[in-house]
Amino acid sequence: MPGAARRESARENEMSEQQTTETGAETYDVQAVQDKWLPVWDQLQPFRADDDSPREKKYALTMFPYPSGDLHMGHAEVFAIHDVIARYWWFRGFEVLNPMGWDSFGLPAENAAIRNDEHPATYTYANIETQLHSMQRYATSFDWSRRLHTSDPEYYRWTQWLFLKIRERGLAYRKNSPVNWCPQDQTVLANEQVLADGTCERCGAEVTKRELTQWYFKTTDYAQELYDGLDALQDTWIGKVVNAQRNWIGRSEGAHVDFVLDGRDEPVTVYTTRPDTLHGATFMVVAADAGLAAEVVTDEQRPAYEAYVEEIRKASDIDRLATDRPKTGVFLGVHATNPVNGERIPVWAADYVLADYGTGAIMAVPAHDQRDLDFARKFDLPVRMVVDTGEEDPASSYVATTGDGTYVNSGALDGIADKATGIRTTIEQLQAAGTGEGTVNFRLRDWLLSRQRYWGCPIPIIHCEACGEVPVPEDQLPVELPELRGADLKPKGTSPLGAATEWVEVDCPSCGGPARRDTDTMDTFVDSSWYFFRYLSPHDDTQAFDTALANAWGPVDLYIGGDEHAVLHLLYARFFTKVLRDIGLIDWDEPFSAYLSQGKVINNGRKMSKSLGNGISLGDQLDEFGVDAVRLTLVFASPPEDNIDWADVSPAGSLRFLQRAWRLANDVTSEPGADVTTGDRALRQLTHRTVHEAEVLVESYRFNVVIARVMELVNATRKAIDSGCGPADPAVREAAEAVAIVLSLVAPYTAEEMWERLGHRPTVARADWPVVDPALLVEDSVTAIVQIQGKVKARLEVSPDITEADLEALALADPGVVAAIDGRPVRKVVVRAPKLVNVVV
RNA sequence: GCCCCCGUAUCCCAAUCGGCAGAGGAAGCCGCCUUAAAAGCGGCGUGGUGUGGGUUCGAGUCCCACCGGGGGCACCA
Repeated sequence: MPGAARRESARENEMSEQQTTETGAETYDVQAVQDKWLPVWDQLQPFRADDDSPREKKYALTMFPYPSGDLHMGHAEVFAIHDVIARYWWFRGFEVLNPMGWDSFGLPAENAAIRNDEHPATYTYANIETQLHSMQRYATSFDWSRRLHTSDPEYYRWTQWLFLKIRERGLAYRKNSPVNWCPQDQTVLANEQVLADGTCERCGAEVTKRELTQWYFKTTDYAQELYDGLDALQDTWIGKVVNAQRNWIGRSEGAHVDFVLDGRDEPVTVYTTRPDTLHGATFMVVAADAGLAAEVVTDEQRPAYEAYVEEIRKASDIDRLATDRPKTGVFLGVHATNPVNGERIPVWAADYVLADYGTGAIMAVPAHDQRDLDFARKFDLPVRMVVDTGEEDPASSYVATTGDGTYVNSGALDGIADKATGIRTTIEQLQAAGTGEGTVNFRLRDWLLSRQRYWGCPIPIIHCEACGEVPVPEDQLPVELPELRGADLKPKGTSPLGAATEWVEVDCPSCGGPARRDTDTMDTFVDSSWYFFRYLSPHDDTQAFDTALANAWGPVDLYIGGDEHAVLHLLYARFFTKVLRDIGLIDWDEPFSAYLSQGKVINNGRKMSKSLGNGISLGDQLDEFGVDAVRLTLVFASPPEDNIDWADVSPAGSLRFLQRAWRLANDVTSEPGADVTTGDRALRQLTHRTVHEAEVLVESYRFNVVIARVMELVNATRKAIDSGCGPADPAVREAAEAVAIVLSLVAPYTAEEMWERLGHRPTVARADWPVVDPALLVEDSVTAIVQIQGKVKARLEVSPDITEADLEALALADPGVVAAIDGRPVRKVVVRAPKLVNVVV
C-alpha cells in the first residue's frame, strides 16, 4: 500500500518538524501553520465583495463543480490558478467578485439514490459539505456569502422563470423527432452528449434513436451571432476553444436552389456550397428518413423505399458514423428539373443525406463531390465534369475533383476559370430567374433540453387537453420536485416524475379542468447557463438577478474551466446571455470577456483512473506536503493550459522552496518601516524588477514564470543575508516582504506566516502591493554585444542611454572587433543601442 | 478529409519588438554536514531549438513544405 506508506512517512516528518535542529533554528511546521491561520482568515473575511464599493469592479469566475465525492487534483489545479488572479486583483485595488457554488443537479446523485435507497439530495448535500470543507482548507479566496446550489428550490425557481421568459419569446418549443436515446441511462441525450463513436459520453453505452416529443431551445436563431461573436473573443479566449466553437457552429456559405418535381406544385429546395457546379448535377438525393421522401415516392417504388427505410433503421449509429461504408439508397420513381438547363434528373433517397442539415435534400454532382461519385458508381448514374482542373476526368478516375479549374458544359460559365466568380455568377442567375438565392447554413442544431430523469429542474408547463401547453403562473413557482427516493427513481424509459400521481395531476391554471404537469426535467446545462448571474444576488427572492448589479459587475472578466466544456457549456451560456440581453435584462452581449482553460492533471503519461491504478489522491498529497506546496506545484509545473504529469513534478521541491522563503522572514533583523532607500541597491533593483515582472506575468497568465522569478529573488536574498549586505540591511526586509506578498498569490499560509514574522498584522492578502520604483528598473550599465556577421565577437559594458553613434564608435574601436574585422571593408553596421552592434563585412 | 495548437538540455519548462539560447524546478554528478544514510546546505548546464528550404545584417521567434504529438469537426452537401 504505497498510500499508507506515504502517510506513515508524513507522520514521521511531522514529528521531526516539531523539534528544532541542533543549531537551535526552527523548522517549518506545515500543518501547524495551516491550523493557525485558517480560523484567523475565517474571522477576517478578507474577500467579501461589496456591491457598493467605489473601487473598480472585477468578476473572477471558475466553473462550479458537480458534487461527486471530494475534490480531486483537477479541482486543486483550477482553484490554485484561479486564486492567483483573484488575489492579484484585490492587491491591485479592485473590488473582486469571486463566488463559488455547486452544479448540484445531475445523474450521479440519482444513481446513488437508487443504489442506497435514499433521496438524491442526501448524496448531493453531503458531498457539498465535504467539498466546501476541502475548499476552505485549500485556502481558496471565494466569497462564501454568495454560495449557491442549482438544486435548491430558491435557485431552480428562477431557472424555471427564465425558461418561461425564453418560451414567451418563442425560443422554446416542443417537437416530435428522432432523438438520441441512451438505453443505459434511459434518457434522451443532446447531440453534444453523444461521442463521435456513437456512444453516450456519460456511461459509454451505444446510443440509439427514438421518436419522442421533446423541448428544444432555438439556439439556431442565434447561430450567426454566436459565430460572429467569436471574432471579438479571438484574442482573449484561449484559441483552441474559439476554434472548437467555430467548428461546432459550422457556418458555411452556399445557395438554395429550387428544383421542380414532376407532379408536385412546390419545388424542392436543395442546399449546396457549390452552386457553380449546377450543370453537373446528374441526380438528386433526399434524406431517406425525411418526410419529403415518403411524400414523393411513386406507388411503384414505395415497397422498395419502405424496405430501404426499414433497413437503415436497423443500422446502429456506429455503423452510420463509419465514413467509409458503402453508399446505399433507393430510386423514388420521380424526376426533378434542373433550373439552369431544364434537364430532368432522377430523385433518389439515401441515408448519406441528413434530414436535419440544410434542406435535407441535395443536388448530386458526382464529378466534383466524392460522396456523390461513390453513389453514382454504385447505382450506375451518369458523371458529368463541369470544372476542368487538368486532372483526370472523375468519370474514369473515380476521384472527384474539387479544386479550381475552367468551367465546361456549363452554359454561360464556360471559359471562366475562377471558382468565386462561378459561384457569384450562378447565384445572380438563380436570383434573377427566381429559382434560388445565396444563403448561409449552419451545422448547429437546436438545443434539446428534456431529460427523462428525476434529479433536475422540473419544466414549469402544464398540459391541458383543452388549452394545450399552459405555463405555470409565475406566482406558483417554483414547481418543486415531488419527494421520490430509491427504487422510485429506477430508469424505466419515462420520467420518474410521471409516477408521482398526486404531483402530476393538477388543475389547468387556465381553464381549471384536469391537466397534467410536464414530467421531464431540464438538461443540467440549463442550470449552469445562468449561474454567474445568480451569484450577483443569490438570496434575492424577488427576481432571478438584479439588472443594475449585472451591468455593474458583468461581464465576467476572466472565466477559468476545463476543456471538456469548451463547446457545450460555454456555447449555452453565450446563448443565454444573448437571449437575456434581448429580453432586456442586461446590456452586454458576451458573458465571459476572457476565458482560460486549465489542462488536466495526469500521472505517468496517462489519465488517472481506478482501472489503471494510477490515481493520485489530493488528500494524501495535502497531508504529506501541505496545501501551499501542492498549490505551488500545480501552478509552477507548466503554463495553466498545459497538462501536468504528476510524475514530472516535485511537491517535495515545492515544499523545500517554501521553507527557504519562510526562513528569509526569520532572518530579517531590521524593523518594519526601515528606510529602504539606504538599502543595498543591487538587491533593491532585483526586488523591484521582480515585482514589476510579476505584474506583467500574472496579467498574461504566465503564473509558472512568476514563481520562477520569486525563486530567483529568494535565492538572491539568501545570498545577500549570508554573504552580502547582511540581514540588517533594509533591502533584505524589502525583498522578504515582496516575496511574502507575491508568494501569497499561490502559497497563502506560508506568506501569512512570513508576514507575521516580518512584524505585520494579518492578513497579507490585503497588504499593499509593493510600489515599483521605475528608477530601480533601469540598469546601471548594460552589456552590449558586438557581432561580426551575426556572430558575437565582443562584449562592452555601456550606459543604458548611450547613443547609437557612441556605441558604434566604441564597438569599432574595440581591439577584439578590430582583429575580427581583420582589415576587411565594413559594408554595413547595424546598431541597436544599447544592446547590440552588428558589423557586416 | 477540413480547421486549430504545440515540438528548446535526461525530464517539466523560460527566452517583451526578430538581437548573447537558459530564468526556475526535477534528475544526475561533486563537495560540506553526519559514525553512516536520509534530510539540509553549497556548487556543476550536458542541447543549439523536430527536419529541409526561404526572408533578414541577424531566426527558437516571421514565411513555405514535410515529420511527430495533441485537440476540434466530419457522409454537414
